[in-house]
Amino acid sequence: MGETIKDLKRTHLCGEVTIEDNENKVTIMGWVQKRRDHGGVIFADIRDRSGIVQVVFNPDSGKELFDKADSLRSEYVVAITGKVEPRPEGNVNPELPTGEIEIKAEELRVLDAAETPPIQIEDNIDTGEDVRLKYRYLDLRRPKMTKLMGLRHQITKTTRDYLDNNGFWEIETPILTKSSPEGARDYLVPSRVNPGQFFALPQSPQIFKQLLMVSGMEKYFQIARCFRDEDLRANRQPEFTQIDMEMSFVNQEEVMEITEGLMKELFAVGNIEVPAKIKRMSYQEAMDRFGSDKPDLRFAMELKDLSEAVKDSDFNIFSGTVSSGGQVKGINFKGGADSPRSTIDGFEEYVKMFKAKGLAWMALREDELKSPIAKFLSDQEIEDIKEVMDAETGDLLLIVADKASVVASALGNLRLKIARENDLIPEEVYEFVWIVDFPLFEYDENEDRLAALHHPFTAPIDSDIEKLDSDPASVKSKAYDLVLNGEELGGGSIRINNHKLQEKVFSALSISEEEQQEKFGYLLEAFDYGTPPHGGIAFGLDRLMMIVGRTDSIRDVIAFPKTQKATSPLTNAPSVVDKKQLQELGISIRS
RNA sequence: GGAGGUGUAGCGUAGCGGUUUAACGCGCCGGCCUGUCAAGCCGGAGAUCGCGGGUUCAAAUCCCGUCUCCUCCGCCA
Repeated sequence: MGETIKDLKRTHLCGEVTIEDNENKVTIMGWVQKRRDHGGVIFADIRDRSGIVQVVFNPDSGKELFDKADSLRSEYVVAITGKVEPRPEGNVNPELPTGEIEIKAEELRVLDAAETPPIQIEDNIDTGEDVRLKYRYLDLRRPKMTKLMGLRHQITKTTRDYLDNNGFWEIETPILTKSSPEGARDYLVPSRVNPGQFFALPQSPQIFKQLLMVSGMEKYFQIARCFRDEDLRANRQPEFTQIDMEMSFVNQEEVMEITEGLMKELFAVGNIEVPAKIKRMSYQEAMDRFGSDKPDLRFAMELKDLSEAVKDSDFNIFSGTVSSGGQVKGINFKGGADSPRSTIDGFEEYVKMFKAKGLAWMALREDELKSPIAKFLSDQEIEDIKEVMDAETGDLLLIVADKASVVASALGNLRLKIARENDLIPEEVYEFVWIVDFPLFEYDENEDRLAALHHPFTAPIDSDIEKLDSDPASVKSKAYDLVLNGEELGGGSIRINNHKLQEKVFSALSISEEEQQEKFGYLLEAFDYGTPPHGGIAFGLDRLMMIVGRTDSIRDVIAFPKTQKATSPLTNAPSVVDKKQLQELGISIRS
């Protein structure tokens, strides 16, 4: 049993005791980071979330106190009262903010003893993530993690302050809501009161925020938890947080403007400067030049179109692809001509993951042109390829021939892989870009129908509305994504605010009238009662945090994240439940 | 659903058929030490080598299966 605080009052945080407090009596409370016993003198580093301060125990302050200090171990929780003194000549520690002083202990209370922790509480540990997650409460004690949690608080606070200053109201929307077709798999929650029926956890508050616009709230935001039952990635968790906003009586420009102001303040928290006016790029240009709708603009290696140069080639794979409506494009890995064959084979394996059938290459070496395809190409064709690709001696040209979507994802991803592996991406460079002029729909091969590229509530641009029937695939939308360094920070759109138009879009998505009524009837009906033009945007707070916090794992910015199998090693969730619980819900498990 | 990687004291690694009684660093425990802050010196405890099966005279080491964690593809309006 530990001692109690009783009348003790914490006067200082560990990291905030300075030479200003010299000669003062202070009381700190925290964890024992480290005890250094020199026989005649004992040092103890005491840590709280603000930092570390050194406490000194001398024999002259009494045997009882000294013996107690001797019994301290790592992670004991203590309260210490003592006098702040400057450290003796030559013993200042410039590494610590509190390194000029130390606290000469007069009283020590052990508030709680501790077992030796399974992971060490310090920044640079190599401990596996499984162990860290199981003992997450210890992992979060590490200063690096503590700082990230503090940073996350700063970001959400800054968001609230900025949006409040701009007239937004924070409004909560339901967590228990209705399952919707379109989109990710829903997490379902059975209803005991309504056996056989289920709520769904929201994939986003999309429809509710639109209803709030119908409700006349005009400017809404929420730091909203969202749930998607899909497989995880380094930057994807099944529950994540969006900064979700919606405004009435605005156009695209106004949403983007208010957003840029928010970004400026949020990134300032991480000492990252956002340009006053973020540049814009059309979806088509992004796909053409970078093979991605979230281009990383920190380095070049752009995709170059070789279709014209090879359309009449004897090399059938190239000319045939062009004549059947596909593309031949390439990227230039500058200085990569001497890459070993195994590396190039690795590139080919990699593009095959993105459905490319192969990877053609030309290595422009000092003495020769090394390429398995050169013999099929005329000298003129080779020259044209080199010219289009701005190639010179020492370069490695990597070429994919396929339909446009495959070429884009194969080369777009290869571009990123090569850049990462060869350190072509500069550190601490932040390239923001708005991607605009998205198509409203994209073709879904699996389902053989059009699917919403953004979501089904996105408005088409005014001049394309008449093409919804005749040529839906060519319709552009009022959608916009904010991209930073190849990461989609957030996306939004101006929404449809009209019953008829919304029905038309649903129909283009092959959502039957019955399904429209059943799934979205309440939204369509709401539109009939006077709906303001509205639009908004949502940001992935966790991904934003990864950038501001300079970490590669989304798990580092979430206090209690899930593993890749969507489980929690800490709580052991998910778990089987009592038969009785299932019975109440009218659910039986098929085994 | 698929591909790849991973698993050896509390933590991180080495060992990759027999000279090993499984080694090293950190941590832990004990002793010495009055100025350390990656303290130092001396001593010590701690591992059925993820799990199951197989091959072999002999398996941490080879083979098969399985599980965990990580990265990626599919999926993520």
